[in-house]
Amino acid sequence: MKIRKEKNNIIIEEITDFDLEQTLECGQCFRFYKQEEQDYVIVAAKRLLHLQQLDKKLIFYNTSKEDVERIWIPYFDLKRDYGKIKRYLLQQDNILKEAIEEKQGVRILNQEFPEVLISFIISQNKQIPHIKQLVRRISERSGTYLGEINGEKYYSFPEAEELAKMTERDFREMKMGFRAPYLEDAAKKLAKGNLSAETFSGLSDEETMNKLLEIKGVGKKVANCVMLFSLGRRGSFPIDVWIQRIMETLYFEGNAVSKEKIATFAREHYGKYGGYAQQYLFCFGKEKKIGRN
DNA sequence: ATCCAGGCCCGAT
DNA sequence: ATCGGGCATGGA
Repeated sequence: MKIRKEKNNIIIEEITDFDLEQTLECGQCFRFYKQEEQDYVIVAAKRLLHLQQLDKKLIFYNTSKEDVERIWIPYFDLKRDYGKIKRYLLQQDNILKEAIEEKQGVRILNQEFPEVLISFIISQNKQIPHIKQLVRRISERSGTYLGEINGEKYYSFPEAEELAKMTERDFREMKMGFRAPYLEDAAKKLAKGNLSAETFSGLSDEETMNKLLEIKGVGKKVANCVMLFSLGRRGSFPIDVWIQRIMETLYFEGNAVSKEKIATFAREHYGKYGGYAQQYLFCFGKEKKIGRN
């Protein structure tokens, strides 16, 4: 992985196991805006990024080497050896082979805890384009203006203090529907300062899960997403209707299996790499519409 | 139109 | 412990 500066842009070359589109478009993140093929605007970490991938080359437009090294390389998880992860998973079973080959460039982003928590509370009973719209609405309402790219204005995801000013009523006005009281509860807890990423350092996965479940509107699925996408708990295996159907099809001969049983199976089968397995399966299975009809 | 969406809450077994 | 109805909103 070589980093160099060219005019106002930073370029990383010889990237492996990474595909920008696959990584962004697989439902782990909601603040990306496609400009062209493999060319995206991304809002994260209170920053605006214009990023393009050309084969094994990443072009970070109008940013500094320092930001790329301190913010974006960790965000895109570029220092992690995904070759090792894939070899481990394929050693476990061959059923993952096609998914991993097809979605070889998926990486798990390291996103900020408050944004992931709020976003996945919103995500229940909604489709991804609509989730994106609602997260953007919250950002435009009380985030910070970050700049304009190709004529579009972008706003950061709000700080906890800003979120805490919003009431159930405000969330309803923003068309969050029945999630409004859940969002108010989460926002209040975030702002009180007893709920942040640091809250969970030192806690086991089980303790972390139980603490997250105390938040209204957070069940196991949302909690697992928060753990996987913002707390670095890479063994977490979120089970939604998609992954349930995919697992039933690939591992249980198409028979109905409860989410509980799938969770146990995943834990025993994939262990600490469950999260990666889930992402490969989810991205692949959703695109192939595995198990639908 | 009706149906349903990366679920969760709540009340009934 | 497990099951099913209801839930706001908007797109197919």
